[in-house]
Amino acid sequence: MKRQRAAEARAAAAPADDDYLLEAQVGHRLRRAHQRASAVFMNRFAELQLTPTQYAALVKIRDEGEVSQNYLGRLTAMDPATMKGVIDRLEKRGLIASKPDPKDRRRTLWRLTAAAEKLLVPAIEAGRAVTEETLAPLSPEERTTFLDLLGRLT
Amino acid sequence: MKRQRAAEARAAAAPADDDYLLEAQVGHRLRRAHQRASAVFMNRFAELQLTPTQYAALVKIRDEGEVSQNYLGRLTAMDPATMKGVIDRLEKRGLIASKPDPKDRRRTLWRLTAAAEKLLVPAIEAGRAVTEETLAPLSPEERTTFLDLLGRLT
DNA sequence: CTGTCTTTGTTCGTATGCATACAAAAATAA
DNA sequence: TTATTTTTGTATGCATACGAACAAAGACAG
Repeated sequence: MKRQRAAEARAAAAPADDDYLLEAQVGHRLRRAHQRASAVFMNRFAELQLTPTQYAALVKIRDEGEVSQNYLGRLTAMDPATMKGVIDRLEKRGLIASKPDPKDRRRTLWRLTAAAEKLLVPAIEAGRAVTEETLAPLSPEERTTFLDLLGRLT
Repeated sequence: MKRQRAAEARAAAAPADDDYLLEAQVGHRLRRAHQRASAVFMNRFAELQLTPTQYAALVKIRDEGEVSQNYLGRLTAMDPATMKGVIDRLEKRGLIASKPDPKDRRRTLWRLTAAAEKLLVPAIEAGRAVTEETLAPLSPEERTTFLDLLGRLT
């Protein structure tokens, strides 16, 4: 019935709440698109047993060589509290190892292990497939446009 | 140093892993954009004390009148397990109330309380502000394009 | 050089988000 | 009608995600 009577009752008010559709809100659409992208990721990474954040951390450590925990969090857009959990699980799996920073006693420097270097070869291949599959509904031109606009929302 | 030597060592391989940038992946960008949209939401809804999913549930119940838990989950794109937590917290706050479905003994029908109807007036206003602020970096034409492409990724 | 501010990392609490497993009820097929 | 399948809701476990509070160490202003 969609609240027909209520709609008529406050037809004079502006803006009316009846033209407010959850499905039209950018936050809701971002949440759903992110959900779908995560689902695609988890499918493609099921064998490798990596989550999106774990994968992001590994890729960034690979790029940087040795990084502190907080800095890695900034590189991957993760809260320090979130980063700690990701680091703990990666270390427990033997994918990263640490040493104290000789120049700053607060810091711990993290690096990839040989196991992680090996894992990253099929992982990055899977990563490319995730991006491809996630963007599949869009044409090449649309993908470029979308990624540009999406990047500007950050 | 960005792994210069490693890059040269496998320059023949295709595709090389060195052109793989985390920041260029759609999943990563979606995660960041969703993070920012959530932050904007939490700021605007700080006084109302509503999370994005709680708000989505309330708006959808308002649209539908009376809904079962599972159906509400489908309307708001929430897992049954996730939906349960959201429902529990909304009920504890007295924003929703339930009654058994007379036609299906498995179901519980949920509706808004008077407190929720009252809360939704400023809440929807805040919701509009969230969408506006989140899309602020884009021009009107770009917003239309972006929302269209984003909607097609679901 | 000393007091203040900032950075780094940790811990706790709350809230998604989903896989998995399960029981009760309903719908459907045989 | 009976047997099978599906739907609904619940419960548990793991993994983000972030606010808040905190201690240790470093940076910096006076």
